[in-house]
Amino acid sequence: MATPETTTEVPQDFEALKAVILERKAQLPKRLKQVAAYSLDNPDEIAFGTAASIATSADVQPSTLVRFAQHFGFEGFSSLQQIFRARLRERTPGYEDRLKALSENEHSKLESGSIFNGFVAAAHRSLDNIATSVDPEAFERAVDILAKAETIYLIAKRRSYPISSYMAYAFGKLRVKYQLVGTAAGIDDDMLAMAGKNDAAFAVSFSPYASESAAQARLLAERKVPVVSLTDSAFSPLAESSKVWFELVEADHAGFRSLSASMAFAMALTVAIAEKRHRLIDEAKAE
Amino acid sequence: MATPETTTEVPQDFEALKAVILERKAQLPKRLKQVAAYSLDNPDEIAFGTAASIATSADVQPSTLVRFAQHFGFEGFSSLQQIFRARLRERTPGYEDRLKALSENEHSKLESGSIFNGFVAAAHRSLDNIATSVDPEAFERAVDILAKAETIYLIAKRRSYPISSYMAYAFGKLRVKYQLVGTAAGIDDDMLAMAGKNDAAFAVSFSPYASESAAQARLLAERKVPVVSLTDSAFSPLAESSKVWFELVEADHAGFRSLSASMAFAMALTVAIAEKRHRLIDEAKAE
DNA sequence: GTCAATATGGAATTTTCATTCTATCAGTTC
DNA sequence: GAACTGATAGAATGAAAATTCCATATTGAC
Repeated sequence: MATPETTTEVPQDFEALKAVILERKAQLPKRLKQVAAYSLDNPDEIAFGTAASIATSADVQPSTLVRFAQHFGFEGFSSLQQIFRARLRERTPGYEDRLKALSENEHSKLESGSIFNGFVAAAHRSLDNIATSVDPEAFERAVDILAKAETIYLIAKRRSYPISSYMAYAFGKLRVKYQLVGTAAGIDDDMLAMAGKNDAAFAVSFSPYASESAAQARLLAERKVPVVSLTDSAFSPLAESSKVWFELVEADHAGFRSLSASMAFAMALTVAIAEKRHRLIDEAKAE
Repeated sequence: MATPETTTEVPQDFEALKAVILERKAQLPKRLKQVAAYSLDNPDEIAFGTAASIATSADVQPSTLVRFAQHFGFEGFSSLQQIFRARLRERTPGYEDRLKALSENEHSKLESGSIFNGFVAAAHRSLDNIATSVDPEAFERAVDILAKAETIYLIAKRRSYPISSYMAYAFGKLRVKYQLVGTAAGIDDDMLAMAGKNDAAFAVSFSPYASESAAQARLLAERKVPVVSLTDSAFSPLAESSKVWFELVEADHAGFRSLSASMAFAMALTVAIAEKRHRLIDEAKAE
């Protein structure tokens, strides 16, 4: 066995590993130094390649990779590779620090505090995802469709309802005509019956999908009312009825999904629509 | 060999693959549909896992994964997996630049994009604040008061309404008795008239304060109904009627304040209450 | 209600891959 | 300049993983 008592600890994350490698790089033998340089220059290769393929492109023997890993206290090459893989899974740099900060704050001392921290962390994660998962051009198209609509119909049930109730509030403030569908059952369909092709709808539904929302969206789509939708999976029944749809996966804590990303999205959409609409009105006046 | 001449082309990148999967998802048999959903919902798992581990967590057989891959023209599971791996490689070459990327990302090229980025950034800022501005002990007390209540009255108007409408939804799921006050004007006061000192209320109000909310909170406080409140200033009229109150300043973009922090707070409070309540019930039963 | 076609589960097989072992080589010390 | 220490290459080994195959189950058509 190499070390019965571990003198230096085995790095557990990429940053730590990087630090150790840099620290000892100078004293490393030739081939190991070569591997060290390669691993820091091509971390993605290490993450995905096989020992053989990496060995070839780093111009060493596979066994050298194993020795390299063992040199830094890992059991073998595979366990070192895990570090490189984990690095790709954790998305943003800020996120790590935030989590660490959360786990060290006062809340973690108290029981309910961990629940509190959990939801804050989930919200952060959700927001980190949103920028990459929303296509800017689709967003632009959505704004366009909704800005041109006479009346915007907001469709949402259950968990999605807070989203559209916020939009309703904001539209009210911004003097954009809207109809909130989903409050009292029964009158919904009468409301939707008034929607024509000069109007548009925005539907929000997360799994488990409320069948009514999907049905209402379909109804509107059949009547040539353009539908924009927000959902959490490409498999949502909403997608097929929509001209533009967004997939937004919210992170969760203890099974309760965050609404932060959806909320931020809704706010952005609302304000963008209002802005575009006012511009359209101004342009119309100018002529 | 399966197809000497490729009738439909094999997707070469993640986006193409996603498109093909979505296109054919309806005609897919049960298990393959299951894999389709799993793969699009957990792309990272597919990238890193082994066929066996993925199969377990998607609840199918390893062979089903191979069949799935072949169904879309790949030689086997491994070549499909390459697509998922490539997706991770191409994403953001430099993680350090990630935060900067938000201000320089694709969104900012388009007009509506800057609005979008602005709201995401505001939400992040809000969440960063929340941990320091909420006192863990006060949170614990709030949970205690509300967990002991028979019925929880949720008071909110306008901008705060989405917050409590989420809580209402969650309380419903969690089997906690509640009354949402603020929907239709007029009947509110009748509802509140039924509140007794075994109940409790949670009020949310941000400036400009809805005078009704403050009045209703005062009314309840006079009748010895404990009130917990969430607001954005120590000067809020809600504060004086409340046993416990929280000050939560949301960051804003273009004058529109985020709701992310309040939302995260509401979720944490809701779940903490439900948990504590169930514990109290269990303890009562045990005696 | 029966048959055919297709889908599925699970074991068997084959391939691939990490690791270990041994011979060789280079550098260092006495 | 010989003997020793440590590094390296390359083949051998054994484990693990992907894939294939076959029996069974399910679905849909007639």
